Amino acid sequence: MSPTGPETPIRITPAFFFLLLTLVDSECHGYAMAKEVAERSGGSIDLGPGSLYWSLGRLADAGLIEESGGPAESARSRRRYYRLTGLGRTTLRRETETLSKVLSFARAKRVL
Amino acid sequence: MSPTGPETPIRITPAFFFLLLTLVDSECHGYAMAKEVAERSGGSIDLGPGSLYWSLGRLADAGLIEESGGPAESARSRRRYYRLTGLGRTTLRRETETLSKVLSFARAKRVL
DNA sequence: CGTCGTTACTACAGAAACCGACATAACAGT
DNA sequence: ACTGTTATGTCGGTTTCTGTAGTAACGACG
Repeated sequence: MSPTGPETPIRITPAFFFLLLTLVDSECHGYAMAKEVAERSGGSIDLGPGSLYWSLGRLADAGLIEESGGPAESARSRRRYYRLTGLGRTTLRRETETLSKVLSFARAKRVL
Repeated sequence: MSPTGPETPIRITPAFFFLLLTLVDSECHGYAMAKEVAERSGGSIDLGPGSLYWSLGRLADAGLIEESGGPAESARSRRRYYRLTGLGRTTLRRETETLSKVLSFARAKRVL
């Protein structure tokens, strides 16, 4: 039925990767994540609403993030907070290792 | 000042990135590139003919790679060799730098 | 209170990226 | 000549991603 396993159900693109990273040490809502991603990537990843919320939905579908109640500030706020799941954390760590390998390969080829 | 081409900017996907990477220190033909990409990415990027030649076409359109005569071994070979252009090299370097930023961001967050 | 500016999310149409299946062609071994 | 492997081309469809436009809550001001 379901091919259970450690394989990633989605391909981790830079955008996904950055989004996951913003959630490592604090839960956050979409808009703020997009801002941090843009800042952190030096503007090279600039997510519009379409990409942003589609990505979040996809990550949630894949079980890498989940909605959290958030700091319950004002009850009627439109904000939706997300946090990393265990799977998300594991995936992120594995992806980071892969990335690290790719990067050292690139360095070996003297790209930088 | 673009006498040599109205190169359309292109978004560097993982597949594109790996393809460019295979051309850094040696020109290569499509089929061999696909094999190296598959190996290099741990199988997560497995390009069939459709994706492969579409990608190469797209990279060539964008002026990041160009056809080269190749090792001119057998004249009748069907192989088509590609090499990086200056723009391609620059782009690859920039992408790698972004990747590097991502990684240091990850390290700062203590993912590893 | 009303309207303005900012924050924050939703919905959707369309483009870009990707893939599988099939077709073709050179070539090497038998 | 036949067969298998290498290598590329093309076509049709699906999935993935993006921009645009719109909605909704909120704070500040007069």
